[in-house]
Amino acid sequence: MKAYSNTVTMKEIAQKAGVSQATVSRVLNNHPSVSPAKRQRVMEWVRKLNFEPNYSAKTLAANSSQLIGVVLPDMQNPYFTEILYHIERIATISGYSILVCNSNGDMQKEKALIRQLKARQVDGLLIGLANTRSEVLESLKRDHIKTVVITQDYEGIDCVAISHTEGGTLAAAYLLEGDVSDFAFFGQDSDDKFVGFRDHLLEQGVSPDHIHTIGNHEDWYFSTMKRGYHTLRQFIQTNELHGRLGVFTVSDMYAVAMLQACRELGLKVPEEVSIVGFDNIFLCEAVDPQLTSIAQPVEDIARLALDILFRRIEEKGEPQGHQHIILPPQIIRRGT
Amino acid sequence: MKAYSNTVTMKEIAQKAGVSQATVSRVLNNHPSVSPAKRQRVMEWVRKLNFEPNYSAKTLAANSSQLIGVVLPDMQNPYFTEILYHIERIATISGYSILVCNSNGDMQKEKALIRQLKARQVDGLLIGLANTRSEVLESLKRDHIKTVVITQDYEGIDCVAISHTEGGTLAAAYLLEGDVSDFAFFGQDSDDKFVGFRDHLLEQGVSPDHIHTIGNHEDWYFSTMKRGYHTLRQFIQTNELHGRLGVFTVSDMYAVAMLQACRELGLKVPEEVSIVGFDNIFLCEAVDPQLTSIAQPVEDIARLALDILFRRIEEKGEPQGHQHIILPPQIIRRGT
DNA sequence: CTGTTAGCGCCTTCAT
DNA sequence: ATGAAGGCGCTAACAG
Repeated sequence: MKAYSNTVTMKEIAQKAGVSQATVSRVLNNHPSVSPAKRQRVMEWVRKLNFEPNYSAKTLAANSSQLIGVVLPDMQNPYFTEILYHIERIATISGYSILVCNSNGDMQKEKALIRQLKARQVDGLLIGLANTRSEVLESLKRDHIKTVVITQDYEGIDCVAISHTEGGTLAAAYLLEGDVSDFAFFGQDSDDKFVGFRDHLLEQGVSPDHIHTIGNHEDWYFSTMKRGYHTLRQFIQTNELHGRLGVFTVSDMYAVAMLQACRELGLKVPEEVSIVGFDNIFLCEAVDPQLTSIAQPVEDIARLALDILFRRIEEKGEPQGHQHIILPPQIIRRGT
Repeated sequence: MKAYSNTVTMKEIAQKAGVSQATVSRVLNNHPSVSPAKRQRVMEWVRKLNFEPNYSAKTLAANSSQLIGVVLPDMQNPYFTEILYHIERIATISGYSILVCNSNGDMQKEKALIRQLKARQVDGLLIGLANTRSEVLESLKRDHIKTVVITQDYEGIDCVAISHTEGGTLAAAYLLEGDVSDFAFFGQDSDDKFVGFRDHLLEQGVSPDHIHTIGNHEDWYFSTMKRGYHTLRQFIQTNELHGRLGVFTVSDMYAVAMLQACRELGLKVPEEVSIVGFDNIFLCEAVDPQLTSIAQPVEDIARLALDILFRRIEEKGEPQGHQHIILPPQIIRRGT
């Protein structure tokens, strides 16, 4: 059931060049111990026949695939596609290809994907975990898959992420500067962003009564911007506000939704409502007024995560200790 | 040099279950001719040992990888990541994984990626070609790689795309409705969008002097929004305009750049400048005023392209004829 | 229904 | 420096 295709193999090259297959292999893998003459002869035929080594065979024989699995929790959020852009770029430069999967924030799917990826013999995994404290981590360790988690900090596994708590603190401080009297966090209250946000406000003497949570759903994560409008309207209608409202959202996608909601509700931004997003995706600069946001250094995250992963891959045996790189977030002040 | 990992093989399962390896293979591939008893026994051990078949070996032996290569020309443009989202989703459902690459619009890179992907034994390729009439098509055919091109229509290869010419016509018609006197296309004048745009304007009696081209660079494609501002400013400063200006851009990314440029230049949209984008990415709804755009049915494109590709993969031998699916674009009227 | 056998294309000792 | 040979894990005839 062989597909029709001009599959040139090392064997053929070997015959044409009048050497053994082993020599061809050596040439292709830049082994030093090959005479220049033969090397030349082999390379000629490689070019002539347009030979390309079969990765499956290579993977099988060498037990290394030069493949990185990438699992993202939300491919509809530009934040993750921005990070994906960098991952692809860096991986390609380093001679790896990437298998991309979307877990859609579903933990079952996440686990299935990881097994799948393992079966595909990936050398390593880059994963943006969906839930905090995902049980996925267990299977990851059980299966001895070299993995770096991006986006979040977890015990017992290599991670590269920003401090979400600090991000929350930055947002709180920003809103406080702007003389905001009521504070709302759009997202889950279990989120570290909220912890940092709330704690800082509390520390600065804000009454707990003035700190609210909106859009606190299990599936808050996903980019249904429409929901922003309804959520905000409902919030405003049911809460007694004391002055300027400050909204901090888990993601820029929701911040933009808030912006639209304000427009529709006739609320002036930033005069009546101040908004701080998270991730600092390109969208922030495209809207009017431009969105203030907590920036994640996506390029650094991608680079550092891959650096660690590549090192793990080269390293033999079980990994020694874990790396936890927690980058500082940065607030980008714009018009909201 | 075997990496430390609990690699369970079919051989082990066979031993434990007291059957031959072939039987294990049959069970795993749902071959009908296996006694229920043995099947049961095998599956038990598969579960118990957490067995996962090795795809490299499978690929090598069966000459089928269940892998689709995806080559995108610009992973920074949301249009392509939106399409990627659907490709990933549909491919996964169908039991395929995707290898994602960014050609960055570079034809040399494009060719290299395709070779790479072929070496990786992909069953098929989905590719958004960078240049019109890319010589890439030649190597594609020479190498007998099953390929579907998205985004553009080419001779001699399966394609799924919208009619860019028609898109240009729609844009022209829209601007004409709005009593625009000067027309500018932001992009390359070799683009079919421009052809449709210009021809329709000409047909409707617009003087060629009133049809302009801006941002006509070889690398216009790439999302450097900054450039929009300078380009527009320069255009406005150097051209005598007769009334309302209508701008049609090759991509929404540039349309948004135009929007920003207008803001900075104090030009009112849509009163003084009317803008029509292309692709209808989510961004169009996020900006204010919301952007009028020519919509591409990304989900349909992804689905149809994969449908064709899967059919080609199942089909033996050389492909018979080519499918050219040209979908109609649609104008989404919004505030510009 | 089931086991045996022969590869798939490449890497890697082991001799020479 | 080079070739022969065994094996990576799985599939797919071929016998029975």
